[in-house]
Amino acid sequence: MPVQPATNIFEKHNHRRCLKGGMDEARALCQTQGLRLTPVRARVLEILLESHKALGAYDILAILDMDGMGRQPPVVYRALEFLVQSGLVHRLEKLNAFAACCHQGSAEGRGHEPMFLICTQCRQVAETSLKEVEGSIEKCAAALGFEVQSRVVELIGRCPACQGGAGL
Amino acid sequence: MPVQPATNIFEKHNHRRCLKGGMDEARALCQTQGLRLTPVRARVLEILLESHKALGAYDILAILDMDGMGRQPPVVYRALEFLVQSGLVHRLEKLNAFAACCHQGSAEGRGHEPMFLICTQCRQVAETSLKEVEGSIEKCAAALGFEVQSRVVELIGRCPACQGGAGL
DNA sequence: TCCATATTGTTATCTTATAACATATCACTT
DNA sequence: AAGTGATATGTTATAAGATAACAATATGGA
Ligand SMILES: [Zn+2]
Ligand SMILES: [Zn+2]
Ligand SMILES: [Zn+2]
Ligand SMILES: [Zn+2]
Repeated sequence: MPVQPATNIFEKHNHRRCLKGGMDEARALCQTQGLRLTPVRARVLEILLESHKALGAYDILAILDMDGMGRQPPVVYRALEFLVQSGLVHRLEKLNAFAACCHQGSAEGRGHEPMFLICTQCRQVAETSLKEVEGSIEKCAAALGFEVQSRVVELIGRCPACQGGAGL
Repeated sequence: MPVQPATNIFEKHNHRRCLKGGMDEARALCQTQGLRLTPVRARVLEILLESHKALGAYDILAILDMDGMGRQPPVVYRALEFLVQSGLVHRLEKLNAFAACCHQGSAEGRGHEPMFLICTQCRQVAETSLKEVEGSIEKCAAALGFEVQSRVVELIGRCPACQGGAGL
């Protein structure tokens, strides 16, 4: 599994590699884990991989509908549940939206704890690791006797490209 | 403004002080800021201060209704908007719920950046400062050229009291 | 008192998400 | 190849969370 250098998605980059790499990784993961990347699931992942923008479930559903792949909410929510559980997609709590994981072949692999940087203007989402922050977080929790099961860390602001303009 | 020692709300404590202190602080804040703590707003804050549990907007609305203070969603959402904006209440993104700020007279004062520890079992929410974590977070953002406007940091897990049982 | 502003009341609607159950598909055994 | 249990999808209905829009009222200063 080739370890790619971490891409800063806010910079110009070969996005076709994000898309292809993401799909390849997903197929490989499902292969090894005995999971089924069915047509709807694959298409939802593909839709999310087509940009680094957060999409709402109903945005995705509208596209599925155009593709003739279903128009009822459970279709998209079930696919998203599968993708989130297998770590291929992340849910953004602040936006009630979803974005494809873009840690392809990262050393950390799936199941990492991500931190998100969410641009309020263009809805692009960058994903970085919580590794560096995790230590101090854990210390706070320990001080209160709290047992951490999962973490939500989302930074809201403006990406480099959106900083020039009028501002939100 | 008396600086109280930070309370660990997961430990047994004199909760009446949380309630009274919270209301007193709110009145003082509104006084100095020229804000109006109207009956509905005060009641919503009081409802939230009565426990350290996160409450959904409709939970609060049901109580307001019993009090004869309104039964339409905008009533509670408008009060919550006011309270969140003035820093008296925080919104928990992971839960789509709200909890009173319990940093009464803290050195940091209002407008601090909070981090939350949310018990999935009893829905109690402890609030600590993001201060210690903020540095490393900011560094990640700077590395990507991202301009941070606000932060969502929520730790999901189990409080000390809920750790004994069967587990969620 | 009169006015501008802020707040509340009310109706309707929108967005996000899930429950429940019928049908179809898959993977595996016989 | 046919049977079988588990998994996945189709479909209807509804729950849960949030806001738009406008009318009515209260507040506080000129
Ligand atoms: Zn890309
Ligand atoms: Zn942007
Ligand atoms: Zn208390
Ligand atoms: Zn608890």
